[in-house]
Amino acid sequence: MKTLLLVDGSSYLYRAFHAMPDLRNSANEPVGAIQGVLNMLRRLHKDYPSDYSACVFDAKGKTFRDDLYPEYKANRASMPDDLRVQIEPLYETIRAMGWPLIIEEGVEADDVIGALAKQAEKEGIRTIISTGDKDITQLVNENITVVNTMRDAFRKTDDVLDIAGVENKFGIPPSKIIDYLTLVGDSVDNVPGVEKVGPKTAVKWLTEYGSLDNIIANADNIKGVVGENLRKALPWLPTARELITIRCDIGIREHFDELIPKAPDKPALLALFDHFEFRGWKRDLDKLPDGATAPLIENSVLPTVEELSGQAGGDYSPDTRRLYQTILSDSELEPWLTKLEQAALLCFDTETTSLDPMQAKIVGVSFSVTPGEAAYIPLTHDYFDAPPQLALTATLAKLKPILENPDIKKVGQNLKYDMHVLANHGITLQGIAHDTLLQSYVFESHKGHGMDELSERHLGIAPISYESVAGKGAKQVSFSQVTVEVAAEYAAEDADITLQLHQALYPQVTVSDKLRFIYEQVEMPSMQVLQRMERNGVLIDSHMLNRQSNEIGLRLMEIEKQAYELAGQPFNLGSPKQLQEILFGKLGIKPLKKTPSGAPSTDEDVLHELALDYPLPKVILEHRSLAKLKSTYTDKLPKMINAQTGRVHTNYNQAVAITGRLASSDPNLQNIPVRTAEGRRIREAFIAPPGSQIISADYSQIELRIMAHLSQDAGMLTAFANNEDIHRATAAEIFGVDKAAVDNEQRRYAKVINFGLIYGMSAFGLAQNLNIERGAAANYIERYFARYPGVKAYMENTRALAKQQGYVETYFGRRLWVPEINSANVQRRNGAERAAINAPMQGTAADLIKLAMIAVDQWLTEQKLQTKLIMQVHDELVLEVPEHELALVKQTLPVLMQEVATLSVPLLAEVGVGNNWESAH
DNA sequence: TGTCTGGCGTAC
DNA sequence: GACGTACGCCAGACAT
Repeated sequence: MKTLLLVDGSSYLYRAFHAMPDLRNSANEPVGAIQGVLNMLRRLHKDYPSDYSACVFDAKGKTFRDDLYPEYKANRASMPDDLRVQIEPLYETIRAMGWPLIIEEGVEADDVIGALAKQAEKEGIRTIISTGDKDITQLVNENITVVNTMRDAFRKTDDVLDIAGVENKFGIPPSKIIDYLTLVGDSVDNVPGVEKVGPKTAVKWLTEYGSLDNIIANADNIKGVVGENLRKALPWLPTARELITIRCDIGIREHFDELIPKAPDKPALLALFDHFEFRGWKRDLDKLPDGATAPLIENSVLPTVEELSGQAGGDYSPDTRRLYQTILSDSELEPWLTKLEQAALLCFDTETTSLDPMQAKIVGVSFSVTPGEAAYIPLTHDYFDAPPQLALTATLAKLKPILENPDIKKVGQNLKYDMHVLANHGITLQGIAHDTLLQSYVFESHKGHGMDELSERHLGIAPISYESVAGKGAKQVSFSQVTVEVAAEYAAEDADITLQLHQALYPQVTVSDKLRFIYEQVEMPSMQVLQRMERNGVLIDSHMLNRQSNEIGLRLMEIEKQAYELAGQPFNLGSPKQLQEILFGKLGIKPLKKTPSGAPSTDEDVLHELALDYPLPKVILEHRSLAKLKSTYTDKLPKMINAQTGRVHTNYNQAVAITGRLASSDPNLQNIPVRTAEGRRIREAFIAPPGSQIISADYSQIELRIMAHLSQDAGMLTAFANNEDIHRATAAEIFGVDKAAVDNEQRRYAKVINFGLIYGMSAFGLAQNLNIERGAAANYIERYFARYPGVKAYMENTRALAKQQGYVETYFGRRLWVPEINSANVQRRNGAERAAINAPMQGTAADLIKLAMIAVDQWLTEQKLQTKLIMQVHDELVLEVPEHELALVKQTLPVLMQEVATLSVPLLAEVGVGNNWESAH
């Protein structure tokens, strides 16, 4: 039986555009989507050899569905320019590859695919349809199969939707898919279904009543809100069904002989690849003899790292072999130990009992030293009939010399976590060379960095998800409960994929010296400092916090009583919704502003304003601030103390903030209150052990100093060079008075303006913040820019640069992408402009303090000091210092911080010492 | 009972 | 709509 392969090009085009990095050639033309689609076609060609094939795209313009329903796809944003310009070149390339290309006016790609598949069936041809769109499963039958290509690189059985596959996935046979989709609706295409009916309800009904027609006939018998919703939807459902049904009856010109793939047009392809700068593919092409009729793509040879580093990036060809071994005996382990000892680069991954890095114990370890090949060593799987496994202690003892050998270089994904896990077993990981999480973060900080996501984006491979092996939420089990067979496939793949990600990503980081610096000199060393900081932990006086919790609890009860009296009824003070009803309903107060969703706001600003005229808002404000302190801090922090160490170990996430900042979580130690006296009491519970003190050092005005440096504004530079009070200096400038004559109010204004500018604040925002007229605010900004023209020019330049190249840079060259800078949506674009202005300052500050942390950590190690770094709060480092080292650290720490880089303005670090964090300020 | 979202508030 | 970057709490809606 002959085979026809049909590809829904449009579906993959969108997917590729959003999934691929924003790749551009030297002419700055976007080529990422082109590469993504071609990559997919290459793989399809290889995985599904076929006699006939076609790549089908939606035509421009309206289809019969738009006539049927004007709202069809109305929610869809117009096509981004960056995507639109890739379409014609993509068509051209597909034709040059010899693929038949079909674009039919007035219908959608789905309809063309449906018609061709049905026609093929009549002629005794089997059809495979490749698409990311679930609607098309309605076509599935004995001769028509759907495959989802993003996931099929290895596990064809998983994602091949034949009749059984569809039943498996949706819970109903393909013949009922149309009915199913009609009920559920399709939010992507803006086709509503029945409100509140999701997959579960739809399957239930279809199983019970057999068909949509029968459900409609029985609509009166269905109870509850969903039944009501169904009856409301009755007039609509026929239209929905028509929209969802793929039209297989349209006339298609193509004859099957025209769908036999032709030989690639080598010169045309060469020219195109040359233009796109797909160097890897160009090389593949060079290997083809002229006029070759061989399929374009064979298994390509894995490029060396040297080859890769010369490429524009992104066209690493993944190795899709899966030579995975499960190691259950010493005789299987020994050869691998030898392999690991001799490896140029060893990739490993740990599977553990917990997400908490300080608690996690090893369940198994996986290794890979060659792409496509990996081993999993299960160690402590403990479900009831688990196979006998190698002994944990003895095996780790054999691995320890390898993992602690600084000459055996290691790569992993988020090695900071694995370092903790190994440390939990007494192993100090050394030879840390690479981390794919950090590579991705340096390359594209604004995108996701999860391994699965990276694999799809850079390798075109969808790995087995953690969720699919261990479940999620309440159903999640410890990894030790996962069967060894399943765990081995998952874990070995992780090590394999991570190694391949390194091969795909590292060359992209090192094409630029600046990015290489950020990766090698900032992020990789920071990771290890952060690991030590997390492990050091912070000592918390839990008794003190418990006492505070009790106190606050009592006061909250009093406040609640007052509030109930003022409201005339009890209500939940913690519920903005109930509060809205009381204030703006029952008490008849006029709302001042709305939340983004349109509800009347009860935020702090509003309540302050209302407190001038009414008693209740003031009570609510006090309740809010106390409830916040209690729930988030005084109740929570004592619970986060690690039972073994007696200390709190935060997690510093190094790859989430798009500007390069760190983010602290579990618990977040970077938002401990400081502004109010009440809040600062919490910092008194951050203590040093007996014989030690807390030292805190923070950079003074770091972002404004960076603004002075980046803008080279003469006035700013002078002010900092003379070590002036910058807000006072600014006030003197904009109010036209002598510095000595600046009053507190003027200085406060200047401070708000200085900070506002860093964040790209508008006159509106400034007016709101200072509670002044908008005109007055605009006036201040105008005067500011007149006095600091360099700052003005810098901001304009930054905006322009962001628009032109899609990213801005920090002083050290960290790349900060602002993808929405050219968005058609005004709000998004404005937001991106503000982000672009802020990013170099916030990001440079982040770079500086990371370098400072590395310098401090190195100094402490070299001097063999017992002083420990324990916290970083963006512009502040907190250390725990034994008393005999106090004088030395107090003197050296600020110097290390100040001399970490030489800008046009001096950096200033201010130090404080105390028994606790509060008194160290 | 679990999961997700909106509203809000803490830090720098 | 209007000030950038984060994390996280609670309530409420909805699905299981």
